[in-house]
Amino acid sequence: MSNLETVFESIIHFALKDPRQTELGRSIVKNGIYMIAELGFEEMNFKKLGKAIGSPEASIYRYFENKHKFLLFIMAMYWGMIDQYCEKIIHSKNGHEEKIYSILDLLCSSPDIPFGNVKIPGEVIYAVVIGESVKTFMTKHVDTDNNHGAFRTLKSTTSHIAELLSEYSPDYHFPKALASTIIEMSLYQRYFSEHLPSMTDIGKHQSIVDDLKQWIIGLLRATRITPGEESQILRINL
Amino acid sequence: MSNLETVFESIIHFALKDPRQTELGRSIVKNGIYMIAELGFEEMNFKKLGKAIGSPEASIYRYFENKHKFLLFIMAMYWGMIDQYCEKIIHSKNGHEEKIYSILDLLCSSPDIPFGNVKIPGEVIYAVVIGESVKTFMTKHVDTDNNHGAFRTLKSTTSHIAELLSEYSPDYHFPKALASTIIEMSLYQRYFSEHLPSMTDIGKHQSIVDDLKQWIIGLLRATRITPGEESQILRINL
DNA sequence: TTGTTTTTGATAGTAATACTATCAAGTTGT
DNA sequence: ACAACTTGATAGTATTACTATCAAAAACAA
Repeated sequence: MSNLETVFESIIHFALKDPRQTELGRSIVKNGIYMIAELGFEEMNFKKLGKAIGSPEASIYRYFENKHKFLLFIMAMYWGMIDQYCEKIIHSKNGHEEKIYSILDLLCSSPDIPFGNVKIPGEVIYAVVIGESVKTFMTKHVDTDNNHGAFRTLKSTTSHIAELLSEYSPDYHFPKALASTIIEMSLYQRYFSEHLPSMTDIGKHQSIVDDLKQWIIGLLRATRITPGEESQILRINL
Repeated sequence: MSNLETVFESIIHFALKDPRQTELGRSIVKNGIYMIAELGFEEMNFKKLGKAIGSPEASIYRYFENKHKFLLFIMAMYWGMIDQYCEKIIHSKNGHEEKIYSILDLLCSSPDIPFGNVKIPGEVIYAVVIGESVKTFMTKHVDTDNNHGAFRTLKSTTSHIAELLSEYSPDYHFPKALASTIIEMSLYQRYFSEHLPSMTDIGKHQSIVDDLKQWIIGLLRATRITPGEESQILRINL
């Protein structure tokens, strides 16, 4: 896992100062993630966080320019780590289907993140990812954030999955759209299952994770239908 | 379209006072939507809106308790209108496939909204829906908002589409998940296409709308595969 | 028409948020 | 032992998201 080093290198510029290097920095990141998981992003702020870690607000601003960059940092770190696992899976000796299955396992689970000498529990960061990930890019300043590389790790994860889908179904026209759908929906359907259950069936047959996997695998079938098998609907109007 | 009346009845309690009844109310809603489309939800506020319509901030607060409820109102209105169109489609005499196709047309297009004696252009409200819809429910207070009926129209739209999918593919296990995916992804993929193009292939073969429809229709194929046709991948581990 | 109620405008004010600035004390490295 | 850097403590500012008050205007009712 020395490759995690490269992840940090590529995202560290979202911080003003490397938070892994100091007690305070690690405390900010770890407790910040916990606080967002608990209160949600809009109710969390640097003043509260300062109180929680026993440091003044101003000290936190020495590590992160603002709240939004803090979130960008965390999410870029998360997707960077996921992307590393993706690469590992892709470069393994397994067949395409095993690889796809491993990717699904990865997206539906939540590995811990080693951060300096502390560890951020998978469940905690996953809760943040589910509820706040979309807030990184659904803003009026997406484009500048994107130019600054904020979504590089998320996009890389998408590309890796899309490539795998392309190998699995070389004739499929929409591997990237399906890859981003799988990523986003593995989060959303879980969220729906908890807060707006009438918008999903996930978690109603089996456990959430098992339902999620089965549902996504079902979606993947769509990539593999040969032209002869096309259903009536395709002929309607396109 | 007198059924639009029922839509308003069911959402009007998100306002303190019916904004359709007065010049000021209509101006708030119309200009508010324009302003969110232009500046984004976080950069819009009632002070700016007041300035834009030549009324003091305080007057706007007489119609809407706060910014978030204003957004809830707009989105509930939008989905209410979409839901009306859905019902119309469902109760039509067409076959399932034609109905599904009409629904896709509906989700990928953007009808105008008649609001009192003014009209809100489809493209404007659609821009707001694409960028801000998720912000109505990705909050720490989803559950209370949900209890107050904030998402009734969105959930109803989902249910209608899910029912249609169930009729189309009676054996499919995840009609609701697929319905919510279609709804959310018809918005997201468009957004990606504009801001994070490496996360989608939509808009790269044909026009955005045509690609979107073709992609979604492809997803629907997956609901129709009989057990005998199941691909290898299903046998791996589930 | 007069009186009453409701709606708006104008203005002021408050608590909280998202920062920025300053300076002394402590800590680290040489 | 000195310089450089990091933190704590405190203070302050601009903006946001409201709330309160009161008078003018408009709507309506007798």
